[in-house]
Amino acid sequence: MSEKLVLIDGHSILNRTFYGIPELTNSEGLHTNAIYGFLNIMLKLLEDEKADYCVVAFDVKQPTFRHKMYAEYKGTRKAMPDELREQVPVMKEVLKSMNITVAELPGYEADDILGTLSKTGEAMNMDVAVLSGDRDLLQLATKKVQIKIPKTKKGNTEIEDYYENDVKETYGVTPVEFIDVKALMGDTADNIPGVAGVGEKTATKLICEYGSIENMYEHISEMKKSKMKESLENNIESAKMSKLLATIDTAVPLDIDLKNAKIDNIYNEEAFKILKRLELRTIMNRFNINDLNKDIDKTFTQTDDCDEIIDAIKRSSSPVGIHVEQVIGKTAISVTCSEECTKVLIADEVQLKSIISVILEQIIEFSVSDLKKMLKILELPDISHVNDIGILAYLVNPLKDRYQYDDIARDYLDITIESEKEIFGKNTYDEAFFSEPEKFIKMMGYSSYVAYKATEILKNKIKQMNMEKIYSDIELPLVFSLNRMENKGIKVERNSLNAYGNELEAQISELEKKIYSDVGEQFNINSPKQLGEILFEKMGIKGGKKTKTGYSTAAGVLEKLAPEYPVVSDILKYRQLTKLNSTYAQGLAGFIQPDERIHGTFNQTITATGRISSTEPNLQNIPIRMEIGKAIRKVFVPEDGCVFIDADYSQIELRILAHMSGDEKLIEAYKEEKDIHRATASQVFHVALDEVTDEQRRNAKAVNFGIIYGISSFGLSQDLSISRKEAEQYIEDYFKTYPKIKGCIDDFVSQAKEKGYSETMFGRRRPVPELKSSNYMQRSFGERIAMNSPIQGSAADIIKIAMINVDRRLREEKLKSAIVVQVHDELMLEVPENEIEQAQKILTEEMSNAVLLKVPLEVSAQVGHNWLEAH
DNA sequence: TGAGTCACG
DNA sequence: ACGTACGTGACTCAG
Repeated sequence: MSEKLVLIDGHSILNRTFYGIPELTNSEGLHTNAIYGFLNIMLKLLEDEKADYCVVAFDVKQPTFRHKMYAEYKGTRKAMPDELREQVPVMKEVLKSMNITVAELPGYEADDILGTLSKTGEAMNMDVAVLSGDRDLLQLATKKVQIKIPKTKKGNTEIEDYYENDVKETYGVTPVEFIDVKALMGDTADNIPGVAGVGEKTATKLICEYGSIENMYEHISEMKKSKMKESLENNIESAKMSKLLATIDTAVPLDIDLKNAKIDNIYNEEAFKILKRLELRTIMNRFNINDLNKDIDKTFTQTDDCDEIIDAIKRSSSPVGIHVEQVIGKTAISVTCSEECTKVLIADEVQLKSIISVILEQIIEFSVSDLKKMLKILELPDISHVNDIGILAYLVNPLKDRYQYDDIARDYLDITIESEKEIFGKNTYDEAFFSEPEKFIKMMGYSSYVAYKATEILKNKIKQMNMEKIYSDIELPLVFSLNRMENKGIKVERNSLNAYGNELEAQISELEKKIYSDVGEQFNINSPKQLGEILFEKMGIKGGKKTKTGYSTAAGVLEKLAPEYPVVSDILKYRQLTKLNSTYAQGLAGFIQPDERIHGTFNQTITATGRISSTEPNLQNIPIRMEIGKAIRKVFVPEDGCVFIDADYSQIELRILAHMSGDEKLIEAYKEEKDIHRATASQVFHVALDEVTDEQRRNAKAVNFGIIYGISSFGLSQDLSISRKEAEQYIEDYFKTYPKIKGCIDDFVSQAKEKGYSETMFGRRRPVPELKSSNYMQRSFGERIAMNSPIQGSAADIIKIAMINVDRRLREEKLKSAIVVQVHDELMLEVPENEIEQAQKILTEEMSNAVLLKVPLEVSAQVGHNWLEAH
């Protein structure tokens, strides 16, 4: 059987996938959609074709030899968008890493290279497949050379295959004749002039009859007189030149030996590393992870000798890497003290304690990959000689979605190691430990090794970035505070919650019946697809399409329809109730622990701006705005004999803007403790404070919010249901009133453009790669991010400082009161009744004084017997 | 798994 | 001529 050669037109396929696949970037903002699509097509093709050899050809950016012959050559191809351009070198890098031959030669088009190689391959008796989106390649088809053209049909990529006879069948001409057809009809994209007035139909007819342009001209005198004949006669030169241009050069002087293009070890270490950086997970799945890991071929030794570890720790000259896990009811600990020395111990209580006490008593600096997780396994006092490499890496770049040891190894050590998931699959630690203990040891070892190895690199980066204070004074102490908050948890009345759920369910089933009978049909109201069909097709409501998949049934759309169609209000009500039931009534119930409390997780390395986030469950989005939803808050209660004290900042973000901009009017308004939205309205609309109408105040409030979000006239007009013109006017008036605010947010944007990142008052950074995009939408988005991030981020910094200080003082003053939740600008304490006064004082003092701004930080605190009352 | 929707700041 | 307010997480449906 013949060997198989696959030839790929690099630019053509990249181009197709770039436009065919929605935008995709890695967390650094590098676009990856074309690469992703290319690799999918290529890898699938190589498998399907059982390819033995593969070459990918690229054009080199300059007029090619063929085109130079035509004197008037001008580039009429559209310039490649930046988002695609940046992918080309990366694509080549990926291919090279996969040992796939990349062919390019100055002066020649990819077509010519492919043509030459297809002839060479054929001459070597190979079966050849040429993949390209460009139909010009059809001229290369023979009995052994198949041209493959991907087509997108209903979102799926199908490939059309053409051998010589398929070309004849489809186009009515042979591949060789196809050149002449193209030459006659011309192609503006390829700068082939052709013959005026001759299109595809005529060209095909002529070539069918005469076989070639040359033969046609020999017999031109026999043609009947016509416009076409005249045109042919007038364009002899053009026709001949066109043929030269349209003919793919199959004799390019390539110094490629096809034998060297043998496919070998595509799925290797190097390629995997690059794909990891590109964050192309689905492609990475094609790799067999066990074949990789040549980078870090370490064997970690398991030991029973705890003294051996302690000795190594004492002797270590740099921060020790440590990792602990709970397994089979014991605590496994891995310690890395030097490049060569990583030891794993399945410790008993005595051993664990003796290791930890050495570290604590001798204040030995150490590093872990997830300190809060470690604190769940073994208690530590609040110390500062510990490092958390996850948090360090988050501060360096908060846009990543994970900061596990393998991610940090890839990003900062430039080594590829298996992730926890790749090592264990779906197995739990216990399962893995019994069946394959060596895997467990490996994971432990990697983790402490990376912590050891990455600490210095990351701390140096943080130092260079001037973020040492954020790290050591905010993020690191916060880990301990968050951990206490999680451990404390918040009490939930299970019975009340169930009663609430039952009440909701009763209302839901009633509404459901009503909706079905009104509509005259049973359907799934929760399915936007079905609901859209019922409303906009069956009932014929006008409201048009909005989403890719069908009709939009978002609340905003339905609310407009509700006055006219009563069913729609019922549907909205139904939505609200089912949301409350599934997410809150049922959802929260599943998180109540035997101690009657919910212990959620507060994540410190998730958000781009520096806020913390809350999961399992999310305690930061418990309803408050709508009346029915509020009731949920009543089931969050303090322990018997305790109360809640809840405090929140009033308009912290706008106050931060007042501070950062230094705008005198806004600062003055806050100093005088004015109703800020009223004051704004008074200034913007030039009316006395007490003459501001409700509408004016509402508008001013919307503008104030808009400023914080990164104002746009469109956004504001949507929010206020006014025209864009009017919104523009509001914004203009606003900036006239507060010129320094305008200056400040303009500055935020220009600084971010210059530096590539936004910065908070405390120096926390957020990269804004969107600002570099050539896409208007993307760039505008980047600008709004640049306006919002310093404000939202500074607010996040401030409440973090407040949390640490509140928490510290509560403990210093030996109170039993403790923080139970944080909701961005709100802190709630559970407080024994005899501590109310003192705790309230601490809470408001520490929140107000977390930082000294040019405006006061107003804090309002309330006492209550449930969360609703306290808020 | 992604899209749509909706809860919060 | 484009089409959006900033930041999150959970649930549901449908492929």
